[in-house]
Amino acid sequence: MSYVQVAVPLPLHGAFTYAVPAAMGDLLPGDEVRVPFGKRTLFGWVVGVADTSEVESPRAVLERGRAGAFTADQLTLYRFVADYWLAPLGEVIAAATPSGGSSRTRHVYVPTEAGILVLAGEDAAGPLFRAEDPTAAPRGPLPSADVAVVLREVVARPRTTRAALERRLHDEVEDVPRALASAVAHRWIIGEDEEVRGAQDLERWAVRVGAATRAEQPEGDSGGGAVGPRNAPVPAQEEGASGTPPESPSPGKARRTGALAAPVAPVRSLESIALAGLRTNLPQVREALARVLEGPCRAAEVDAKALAVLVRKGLVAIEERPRLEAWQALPARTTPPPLNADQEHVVATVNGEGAWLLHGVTGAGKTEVYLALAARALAAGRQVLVLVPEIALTPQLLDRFAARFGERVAVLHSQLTGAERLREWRRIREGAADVAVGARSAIFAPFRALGLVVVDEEHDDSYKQEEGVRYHARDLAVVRGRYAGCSVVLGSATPSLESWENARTGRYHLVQLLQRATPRAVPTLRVIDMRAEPKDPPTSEGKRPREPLLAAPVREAVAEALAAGGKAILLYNRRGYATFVECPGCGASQECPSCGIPLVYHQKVGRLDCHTCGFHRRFQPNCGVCGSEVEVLGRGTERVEEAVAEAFPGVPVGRMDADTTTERGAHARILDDFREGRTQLLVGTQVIAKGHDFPDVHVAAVLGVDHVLGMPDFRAAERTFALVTQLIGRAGRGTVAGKVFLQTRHPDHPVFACVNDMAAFAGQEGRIRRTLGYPPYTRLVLVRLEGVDRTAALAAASEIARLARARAPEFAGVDVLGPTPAPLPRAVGRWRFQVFFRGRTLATFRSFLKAVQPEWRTAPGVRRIVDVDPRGLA
DNA sequence: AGCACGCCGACT
DNA sequence: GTCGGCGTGCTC
Repeated sequence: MSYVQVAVPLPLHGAFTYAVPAAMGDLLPGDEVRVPFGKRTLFGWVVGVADTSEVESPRAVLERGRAGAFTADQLTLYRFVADYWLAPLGEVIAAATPSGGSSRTRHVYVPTEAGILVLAGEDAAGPLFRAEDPTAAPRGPLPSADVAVVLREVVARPRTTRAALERRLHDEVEDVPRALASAVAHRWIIGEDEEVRGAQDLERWAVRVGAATRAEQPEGDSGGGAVGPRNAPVPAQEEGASGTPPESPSPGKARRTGALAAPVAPVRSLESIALAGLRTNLPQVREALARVLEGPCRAAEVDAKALAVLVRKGLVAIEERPRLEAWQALPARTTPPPLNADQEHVVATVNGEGAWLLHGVTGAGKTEVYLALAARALAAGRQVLVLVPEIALTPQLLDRFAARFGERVAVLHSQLTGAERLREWRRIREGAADVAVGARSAIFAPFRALGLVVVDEEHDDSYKQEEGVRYHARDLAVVRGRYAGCSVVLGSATPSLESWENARTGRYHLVQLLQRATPRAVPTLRVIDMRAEPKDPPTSEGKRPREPLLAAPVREAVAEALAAGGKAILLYNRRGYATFVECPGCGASQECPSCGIPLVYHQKVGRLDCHTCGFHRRFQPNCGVCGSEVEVLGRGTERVEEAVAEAFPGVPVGRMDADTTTERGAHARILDDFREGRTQLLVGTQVIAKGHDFPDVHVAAVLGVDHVLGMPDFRAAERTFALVTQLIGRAGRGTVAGKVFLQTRHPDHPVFACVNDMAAFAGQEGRIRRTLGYPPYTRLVLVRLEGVDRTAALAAASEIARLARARAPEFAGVDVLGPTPAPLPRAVGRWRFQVFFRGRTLATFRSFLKAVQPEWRTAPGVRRIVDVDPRGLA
């Protein structure tokens, strides 16, 4: 008899033992299986195999699932994540495997007839929850208000998941899970497992009939041009040549619809087709034909009517092909430029196993170094993984890799659909792609023989997963590189203090690129004391004198830049128009009912929004309590945009923040407009400082640097340093020295004295961190307890702190801080308390955590979040 | 996370 | 006297 250890995607630590029926054959780690679990059946993953069982009478595996969902190497990585970030193994596997876990079912809720009837009675009875007229409603128990809301939502949108309900109803219903459970208990709704079918993810392509399409004719076979499978067995054929037309290419899984039955026409030129009697001179049709003759194109790219004509005439066929990103159609075209001496040195130094911190100033050519190292790894027959913070924000790096390595590049990021992600994953596993460029979760890409891992902008906080399994992709990259025995390169102009310290102590090797590849005049930095700036006079909307949004020197510099044909970047780290709304009559302020924080006024949409939970209500210009006209106070990017438009009339202004970038492609549009000069001023939040390189930026200003500096977080100075240093790297061009301004009320803050000097900043900030006992000199673990019931949440936090304090004396250098209310004491209707554990040496700290963790009990109604190496203190 | 088992208030 | 509330504990 053989047994398997199975990890299930539930918040349960450890794996469960099941017996393998003899008829099932061998199961191996990485195989997916269906197992009975309590009353349910679940998909899980085999993580171990044994001949004997510790468990008395294990239940049997029901069914095999997908074999080889992950390799033994990947499992090793998953185990590391589970162990280090204190997460259940099954949840790690679910998070690391594409399409949100390979248990291809999701739990959805559907209304029962009883549910629909009881709701109908509810509606008939009006808004009250007791029907006054006994004949009006079907008999039976009536739902409470919360249950009715949940029921109504499920009736309105059947097959909705628990997560979707929680997301949509948290404003309305205090305890969604409870209401849901109650509705289920009443059999008003039932839950069922729904098979999640991967979308087909095909798109329609127009292909000329009867000829090898040009894109499939290899051009020197350097990986060029290939749209779709490259092994189409179609010889290149001269136009208008032979009378024995080749088989139409039906590459791979492409299905042919449309002109399948059309006679295969000899290949003809556009002219000959016209001669042969396509009796149209409609320009759309000719244009469409010309387009298709150039090579296959997406059906959506040509006029639909014209295409239909061509299909009807049998000249063009429609094929469905797997959807590819546009860049994947790019040929590998760029040839490596010669590296300068510094770059050569780095490329020569980075070799073999280990981690290198590549500290390279903006414009020093880090990307060429990555490309050269990648080419070397590929030449050695190994694969390359490149992590970037967010692909939408830094398309340049992806473009450069795609241009150098063409279709060998896979892309992985969170905006992909499940099917897209699965496709890229498969290309990697099957070896069709041997370079992956991706965001955080790409660290789990199924490469078999990694030769290089690159983490670009390694200091970026988006590498830290902030929900579920809270891993850090940069730290995991170093681990994965060690397992693979390859080089890991962490690149940044402003390295994190953690990495800097690791380089100082020799855990990482430090390599530097401190000269720009193309020299540029050094930008000037001016710190402006806003306390000394003349105030704006009171206006109708702001009744008191206010600090100006733009200090006079900034305004002058921007005007000068515009006059010289240059551009300016204005950064303000607050969204919306006004950050709070207050009634001058009675003092009432508008707060989020779930979070208790001020609602932000968004003028464009006429709404008050909570930036924490998404609650919103319509903006009313008059106070709901006393009727006075409300005052909108504090400023955001919308207001900055307006002020800038007033100050520089006629100058086109772009704005980039979370509100203007919700649609796919919006990032690129706003950035392209600015790059190409259709806008000359760019206003935005921190996103505008990330990784973009624009020509002719003469002026860059942080209008409210104190918003970054004043965050309740020990890393506030580090974030400010990184932000300002990155901005300095982007200002100026050629001989025109850029001007950088910081508007602050704390001009003497020490961070401003060492901006652009990493070593100086690291020395100064390091001393502060060491004194205060903060990372990188200590390790932190944050445990946060959240509950609708404030007392219960606090009690749970106190209990965890008590248990930990009882054990802490056994472990040297470990202490326990808290409980304290979280910096955001209430969010999404839940009160939040937290406890910090701090350790001075990793090994002792780990054993302390292993000792206390099993003692934690889950209190009802209280959610526990464990965050190892938290990025923020919230 | 589910789901069952197990003790206290308002209804047939 | 039961139905049903939710507190506690287990799932191989």
